[in-house]
Amino acid sequence: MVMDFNHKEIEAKWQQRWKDAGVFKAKAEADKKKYYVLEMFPYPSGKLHMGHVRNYSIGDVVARTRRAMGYNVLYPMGWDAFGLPAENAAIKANVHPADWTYKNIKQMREQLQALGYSYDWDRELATCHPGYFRWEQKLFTQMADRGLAYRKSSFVNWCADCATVLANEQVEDGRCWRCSSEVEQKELVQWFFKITDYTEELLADIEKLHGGWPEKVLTMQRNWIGRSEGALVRFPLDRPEGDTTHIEIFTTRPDTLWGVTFMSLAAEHPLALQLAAGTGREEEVAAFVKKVRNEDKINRTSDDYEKEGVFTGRYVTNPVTGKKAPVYIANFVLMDYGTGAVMAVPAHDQRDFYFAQKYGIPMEVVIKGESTPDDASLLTEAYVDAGTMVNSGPFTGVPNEEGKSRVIGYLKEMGYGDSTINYRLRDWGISRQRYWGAPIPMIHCEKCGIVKVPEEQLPVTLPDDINWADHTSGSPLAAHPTWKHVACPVCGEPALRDTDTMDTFMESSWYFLRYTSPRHETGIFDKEAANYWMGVDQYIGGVEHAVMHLLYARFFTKVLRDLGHVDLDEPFNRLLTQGMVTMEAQKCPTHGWLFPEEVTKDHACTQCGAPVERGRVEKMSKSKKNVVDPMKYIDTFGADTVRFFMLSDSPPERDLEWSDAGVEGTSKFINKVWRIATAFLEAAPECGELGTSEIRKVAHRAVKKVTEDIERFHFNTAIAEIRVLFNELGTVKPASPSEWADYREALAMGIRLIAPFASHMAEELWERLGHSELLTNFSWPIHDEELLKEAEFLLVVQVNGKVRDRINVPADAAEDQVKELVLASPKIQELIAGKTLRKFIYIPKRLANVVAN
RNA sequence: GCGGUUGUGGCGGAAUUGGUAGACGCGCUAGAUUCAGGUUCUAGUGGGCAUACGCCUGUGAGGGUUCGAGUCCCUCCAACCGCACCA
Repeated sequence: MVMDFNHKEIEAKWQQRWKDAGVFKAKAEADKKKYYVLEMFPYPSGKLHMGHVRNYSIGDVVARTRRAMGYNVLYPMGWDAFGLPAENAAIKANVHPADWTYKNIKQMREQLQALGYSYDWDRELATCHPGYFRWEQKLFTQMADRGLAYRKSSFVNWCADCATVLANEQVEDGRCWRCSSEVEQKELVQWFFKITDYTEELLADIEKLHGGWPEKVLTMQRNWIGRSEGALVRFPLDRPEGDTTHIEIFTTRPDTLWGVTFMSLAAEHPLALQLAAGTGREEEVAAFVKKVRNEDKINRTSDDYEKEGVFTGRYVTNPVTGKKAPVYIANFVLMDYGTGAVMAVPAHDQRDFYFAQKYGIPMEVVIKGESTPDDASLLTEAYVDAGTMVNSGPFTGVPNEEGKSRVIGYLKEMGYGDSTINYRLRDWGISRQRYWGAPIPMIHCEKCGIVKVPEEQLPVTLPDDINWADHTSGSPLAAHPTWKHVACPVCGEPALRDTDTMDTFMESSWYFLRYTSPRHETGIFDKEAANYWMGVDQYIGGVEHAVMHLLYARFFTKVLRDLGHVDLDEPFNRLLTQGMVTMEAQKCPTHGWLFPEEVTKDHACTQCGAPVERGRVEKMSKSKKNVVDPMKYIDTFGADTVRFFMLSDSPPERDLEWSDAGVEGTSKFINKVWRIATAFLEAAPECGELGTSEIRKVAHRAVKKVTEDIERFHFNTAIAEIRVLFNELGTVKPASPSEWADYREALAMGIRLIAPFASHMAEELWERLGHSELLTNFSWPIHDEELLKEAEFLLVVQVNGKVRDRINVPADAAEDQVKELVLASPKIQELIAGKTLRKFIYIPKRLANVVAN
């Protein structure tokens, strides 16, 4: 009797068997070609969502297929376990962040295991474990030794009530997300990583990633680094400020130097307050500077931010013209780009144009396009395009593009300035006034200064006894009564630990290397293992990490290389950014956004019966309630069905719309495969010698197509081909022992092809087909090209480019013979009757086009 | 504003190099099975015209190259994503 596929029993059975057999354990074997598949590891929120399921289902297909193709596969999983949610849970529910995190890890591990992914669980790691962050602390000290980690003062979002730094995304409308008090910009001394030492290499090596990474991500990285070539120009001050005699500016438009009519400084510029001293404008300038500095970044970068400024009462001299230009403080000038000072050319820069209009500053045209007026007062906007330099001393008449480099040469010669390259990329501030992170392994001693924690004292672990009820005293580590007090490792006198923890982006910047030797005890990771397994052959994750995580991981890889830990320039050879899982959001006029289960089949609200408004199809999110719980579907339909569906509807890099109908359809197909296979086993037909019946050809074609499609990540078309094969297996009626042998081969091939997608069912059917060895250990099927050769092929015949006929042609027919057959076709004869044959185009095995008029 | 991606049936999508547009699936229609619903099976399903063999038309819009264009080139439109006072 043919039974429906019992997913619960069969999935549990094979998960246990795989575990017992240890089939997914990775071992470095020099004689085998390695393949490292990695998904971006999750934050252990405690609950798997559909985005995870999609991400890992893609990776598992890659891992299983590569294993079957004979590669030595490393496919690990772990937890990005430090971070704010654990600390928030601690404050809210008075649970220790570690307890909360480990409980979540346990839950999520169980969920992942229920999905049957082929991870090597022996390599699992959690970044909050001292065995992990110990090496991160060691690395930090090594970076500090090399000057790659240093302290400097910078402006940060600061909440005075909570006494802590806030990330930009934790500032809402200029207020603290937690206590709603106003956020200030505060200057604070923090640890930084000198990522800017690697700017050029990070930029140049992007070229190595073409083809392997999505262009979009490479562009984002390039833009983030933001290289721009230009000039530094020194403008003499009207009178010196201490040792400062000049103000230095950065410009990409040295060709407009003759059109400078004023200068703008950032409010944070070191000279901003000093300049006004003694000019009678001190108060106005001080008030403006204070106002700008206290504005939060979100406000400052909003669209309608009004350009404002204040005159300092001081002047600089334009070195090339000798003209005086007033110095302003302007709110749109950024201290962290260039030198924080800008030469203003209102005729050729839109911002300067607005500013000059507002404050009645003169303008001067120095670049002329075809219809640029001579008189700047006739301009309605800045002219920013190419043109000819005018009123520019020795450069008048020079095309401005050529002028850029010639002016720089002139500046050098005269000693006014130099060429330079400026970057947008800033050093990476990593200090966090948080508890749930890796402590910065540094000690502040009054006598010895800043001293690193000696290696034998690592790891510096977190104290457990934190008073979570009191979160107003700021950093939990700073507030802890004893933890920070320690003897200076150099002089032995009382000293203080650094009470900041490291940015959690650090853990994800090297975890892929630790996976290669996750329990290594004598160093950050085993160099030999890292050299064997790295780089990651296929990395898979969300595009939201396109800049930060991937840039930091690339940076760390280069640092680790330079510290001698690994021989590697780039960590990820290939990157796939998978699309989001989306779903229609639904809203009730009175009850707001509704979960899918709060909506009836007729699109009415279950609470009030009102018709729901259909929202956009967008990323599943708790706020829009357009979410479904993967575990619910796994319980109902099984892991095979959910995973199969995740891959069957859309190519992986595109968004996938979740659909209950789609999952049900997939479930029907899984059951169909089960029925076809069990019906065959039930019938137990006599199988003779293999023949050449049609079903064999279909199967071998499927093997070819599925193999190619998986290789290019077109899982949806691979699945379509698998369906074609099983549709055929469901209809053919073998009539002889030879045909049954063909059928049996085709069925076995189908099971092997479906194994990466519906792994549990495939194993079960494989066993029932009489194999004692695990399907997981079998190699990938290979098609026989001979079988795909046909005696005849169907030739499409066009007349003047339009399809008019299809005729059968012997496979070995030469062009002349084909032409004869085509012209002999009654249909074609009729269509070209009375016309002259102009041309005969033949694309072998595909198409013939008769051109006649 | 700058940069990128994507536009193909009612819907998700296919078409690897310029060569039969719509594979595969969802949905829908009809029929078979079933007491009924579901399941399963069979057939059909871009639009228009035609009783029919067929014919015309069709890949966001418009132009071009070519024997032949979803695919290449030019112009435009729309949606989405990223960055954005970067001097």
